[in-house]
Amino acid sequence: MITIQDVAKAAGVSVATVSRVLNNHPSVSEKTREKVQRTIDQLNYQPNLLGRNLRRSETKMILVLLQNIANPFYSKIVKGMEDVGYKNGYHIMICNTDSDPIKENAYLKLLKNRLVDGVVFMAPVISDEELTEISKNYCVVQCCEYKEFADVSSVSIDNEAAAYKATQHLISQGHRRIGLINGNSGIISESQREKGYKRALQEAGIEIDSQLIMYDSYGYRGGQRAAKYFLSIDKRPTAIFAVSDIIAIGAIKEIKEKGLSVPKDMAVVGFDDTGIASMYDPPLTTVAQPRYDLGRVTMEIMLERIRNNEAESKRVFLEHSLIIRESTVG
Amino acid sequence: MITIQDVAKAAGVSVATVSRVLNNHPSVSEKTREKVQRTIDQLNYQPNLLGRNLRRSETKMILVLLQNIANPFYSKIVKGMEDVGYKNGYHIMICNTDSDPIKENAYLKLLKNRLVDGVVFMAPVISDEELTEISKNYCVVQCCEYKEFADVSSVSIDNEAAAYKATQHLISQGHRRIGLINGNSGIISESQREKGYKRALQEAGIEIDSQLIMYDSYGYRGGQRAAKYFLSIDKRPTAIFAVSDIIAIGAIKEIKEKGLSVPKDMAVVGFDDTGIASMYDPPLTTVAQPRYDLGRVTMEIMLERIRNNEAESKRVFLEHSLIIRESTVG
DNA sequence: TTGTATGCGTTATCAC
DNA sequence: GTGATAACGCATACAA
Repeated sequence: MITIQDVAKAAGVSVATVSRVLNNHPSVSEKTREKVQRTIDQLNYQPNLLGRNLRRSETKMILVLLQNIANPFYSKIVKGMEDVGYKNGYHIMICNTDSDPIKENAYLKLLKNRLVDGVVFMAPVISDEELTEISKNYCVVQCCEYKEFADVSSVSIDNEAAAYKATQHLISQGHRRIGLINGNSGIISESQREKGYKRALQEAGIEIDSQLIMYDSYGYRGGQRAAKYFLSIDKRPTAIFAVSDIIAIGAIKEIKEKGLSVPKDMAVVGFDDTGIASMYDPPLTTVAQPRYDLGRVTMEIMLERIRNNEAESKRVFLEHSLIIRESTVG
Repeated sequence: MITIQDVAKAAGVSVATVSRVLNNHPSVSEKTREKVQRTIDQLNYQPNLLGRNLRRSETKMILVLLQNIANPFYSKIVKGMEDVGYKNGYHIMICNTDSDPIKENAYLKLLKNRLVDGVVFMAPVISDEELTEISKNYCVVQCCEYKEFADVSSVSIDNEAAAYKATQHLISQGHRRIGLINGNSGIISESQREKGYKRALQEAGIEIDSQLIMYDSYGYRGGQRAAKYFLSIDKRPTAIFAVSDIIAIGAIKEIKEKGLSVPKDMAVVGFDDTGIASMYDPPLTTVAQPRYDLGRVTMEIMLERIRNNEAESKRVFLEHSLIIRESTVG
């Protein structure tokens, strides 16, 4: 392996000078710079960044912790992070926690062992206190989901307002009995979206019926189960608001299988505007999150924090929008 | 920051001994081991792996280069890699090349700069020769897609056989005019699947009609465009074999919009058995790749190669299966 | 403008 | 079984 020593020797300069050339240090004469650069090219020298990392005590690497990359919701967000990172010489490392505290903890070692310069939590399972504590010593940003009582920066949409808008849309279509299919994993968006749903009903003078609120796992099956239940009860709802597109699609599938039609017999709203929403039959009305920007802004805040460790934590909320498609309007 | 020096001092031993404890070296007396471990715990010492990495000249990190993680096809594969890596103390780093040679090249710097111990190519854009060259100096494995003439290990399914089986299934349903929607990005699976499609037709005594072979980008729109074309020609096909689920779904959407029914008027087969295949209406007949295992075996071969740099390159083919759903059978 | 020398935190070789 | 010490490859303070 060719090291900076070899280059120095071959070019007839000191390693310090080679290092300066590598790092574009201004105090190198044009002549030596050229000479060194030529030698670097000739030897096809590739600096060993392990040495640099140790010396500088940084890796230009950001850890992104998410539940599971298989979730199509994440891909564009990650893309946003990656693009910003790439432009600034940072790389990102995605790790699936499977919502397992043991795995999450194992990955946090990467931070404590200095292998990454910062960590983005997309669905922290760690406690608010621990998170705050970690943030004191390391660079941490939360994205989409966040711990309400942790003093750690976060980037997300206003989930309450988004759910409010989605529910209001159903009300505006004449629906009075509206079912909610919520997740059951205890993340903050769940309670926020439920709040928004309830506020919309209340403002429209519709009584909240706990029979119409279901909790299930995020996924196709969860949607099917919930829909099956809604179709089975006495005063069945005429519309459903599901907190994810996949849940919504599971619900639609179940409704269609019962020989009913969406939206005529049952309108359905999803959440996230993942690819499948526009492709499904019928295309799904859903809340679009600015996914790329969520990732972009998260990474920007991360880099800011890395550059200025004293930066105050902040909560950033980006704009969402309701995309109306044929699953709610005839 | 607490270093191994601090621990040594506090425990009244040398750094060598602390290092031995950290690495579970056998030649440490139980007494000292305990003493050192206690000090480590007390000080909450976290070894700085940058030092270790430099010293050992390894990072226990594997780079995975893929076109775009947004493609749902990848997620389970990556999971398989991650699980095997995790068990062996390795982490993986996923980077999107967007099929851009410049980006791919930039990421390969991670390899040359020693920041990763190996690289998995999921869709190499680099030439066969360059790939072979890199593989001489670094640990490289290809997954799913591979360069035919590169002397580099690969793990994939037998795409020719899979396409043959899919086409045969359509023939067995009585179809004689079968359209193929192929990708147009020049990856090896495309030509292999086209071969399999043609072989099935030939063996059934069906003439190959170049009018029935379309090339378009992987994606919903590509499927729509191709289906629109197939529906417009004189002797329209009665079945379509698409080389990806998303293409197939785009095609189905187009067919349904024309008021036709799947599979009655047009049967459709997809490829990959991504999540959407079973969720779509109608559920999609498709070729399932053993995605988790593809990732798992790829990583196993990678670790093998890392441990024994002299290992010969090999081509591994895993079993696929045709999953028959309602998009082809009434 | 350039070179010398030191240290980043760790592991591993060699003595004892 | 343990300690002293020399690397690993690089960046940088200081000297020249």
